[in-house]
Order: sequence, then C-alpha cells, then structure tokens
Amino acid sequence: MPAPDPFNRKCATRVVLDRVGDKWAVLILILLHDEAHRFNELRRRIDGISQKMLSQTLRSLERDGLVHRHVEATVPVTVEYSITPLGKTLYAAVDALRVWAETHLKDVETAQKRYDRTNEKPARPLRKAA
Amino acid sequence: MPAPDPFNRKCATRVVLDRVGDKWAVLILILLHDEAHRFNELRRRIDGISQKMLSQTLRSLERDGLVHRHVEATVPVTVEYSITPLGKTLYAAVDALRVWAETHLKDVETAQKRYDRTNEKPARPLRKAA
DNA sequence: CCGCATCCGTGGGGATACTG
DNA sequence: CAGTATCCCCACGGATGCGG
Repeated sequence: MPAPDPFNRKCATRVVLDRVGDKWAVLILILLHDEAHRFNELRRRIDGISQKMLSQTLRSLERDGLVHRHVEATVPVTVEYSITPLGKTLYAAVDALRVWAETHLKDVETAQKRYDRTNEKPARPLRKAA
Repeated sequence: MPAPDPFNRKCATRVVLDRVGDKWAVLILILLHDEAHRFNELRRRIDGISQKMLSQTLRSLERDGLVHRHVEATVPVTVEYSITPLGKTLYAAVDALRVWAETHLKDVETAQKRYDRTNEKPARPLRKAA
C-alpha cells in the first residue's frame, strides 16, 4: 500500500473513502453503534436496502474488522451483528460528517438555489432554429 | 428535507454522504484546500480522473457552495477554482477520515487477511462436478 | 431465519471528437 | 485552455428462487 498520497490511485485514503462512500455501510455502522442487531432487523430498519446489498455490505464490514458476526446455533439459525472497537473509532469520524451535514445543510441548500437561479436560464438557442 | 433520520431515504445526511462518497469531490477539495488551481492543473494532479468527471464534479461542488469558480477574461480564457469558507469547514470533517485511514490502515489490513485466511477455503464443491 | 446464486436492467463514467 | 456532446460498455445493484 503506497504512502498517503490520495492523488495516486489505490492509496490507503482512497480505500477508506470508498468504504465510506458506500452509503449502506455507513448506515449499518450507525445502527450497530447503538446496539447489536440481527439480519432481518437491519433489513427492516434500513429503508430501501435489498437483501443482497445488506448481506454483501455486512461481509465487507466484517472483513474489514469493523463489525463482528456472531452465530447462535439455534434451530432456525440466529445471527447477531455488532460493532467492533475498531468500528467505533471509524464511527466517530463518520459522525463528524453527520454533524457537518446537519449543521450546514441550510448553507448548501441556499447555495444550490442561488446557483440554479443564476445558471439555469437555458432556452436561448445558440444557433438559429432550423 | 426530512429530519435527521439517516435511515429514511433522501435525508440530509444521505445527501452529504453521497457527496463525500464521491471520491473525486473529496480529492478536489483536498487539493483546493492547499491552493487555488486551474482546470488542467487539477486534471494533471489527480491520477485517473477523466475530463468529464472533473468538469462534472467541479460543477457540483460549485453548486453546493463548496468551491468558487473565477473566470479571467484573458485571450485563451483562464479559470481558477478555489475553496470557499463553507468548503473549508467540510474539509475539516473529511480530513478526520483521512487521518482515520492512515491511522487504522494496518488494523484493517490485518483484519482482512485474517478473514481471508479463515473463509477463503473454497474448492469444496457443494454438488458433484458435472 | 439467514444468506447465496443467477439473471438482468440501468446509468455512471471512460474515450473520443468538437466548439468558444 | 476550458469545457460540452456523443457513444458505449460494464459493473452495481434490484428481483427472484433455492439451500442450509
């Protein structure tokens, strides 16, 4: 893994960024930070996630050591997912983003409206209509 | 925009998360945080970005009020991009992620190797070969 | 209940060519 | 130099069905 030069492909930072870019991963991390959950609990909790993505994302998180998977050998098997200590440290950073979002949402929206008002004046044909 | 319930689609947090999830946006933000840059400077600086994505991402950032676009009316037109105050506040949060990445990279890699050693023992056909 | 395999549609994003 | 427009591909992710 190369030195921390985010402008080179495949640098450490990019790897993490890609994981954070995964919206499902972040949401799962937030949920598990509060308490452990079972598979279908998560499924119901997270609006719009497919079973495939949930499964897939959980495996990634487990692989990265951010989430722990505990299998209970009951009759219909029971699986519980919980956040690991490492996961909690990432959660802290991610949470900073959440806070930023809530703090500056208004500013962003204002900027967007301004931009749209200024630039979205199309309908001025550059070349004469045919 | 709904209340801060990240589990509902289209919540504020998700919007920001999606923007941060955009790796190009983050990289641009980091570059511009150091100093203003021109279009093709950014292009050269960022390994692997296409001209289309650069253009597209810059417009998003400008629309969100995170980046400022200054046009100099020289003969071959000159355009400079710089980070806004709002952009700097976001940069702070993003930087926390960068730090996390560099700090815990080793842990993640270790976890991954462990996981792979444990689980990637395929080659045991569940059903007989045809 | 948990989760993998398969099929398949959509759109994100790369390459290229062109304009102001 | 700074973009826009077009084509095109393939990987991401949804839906469905099966297996432990």
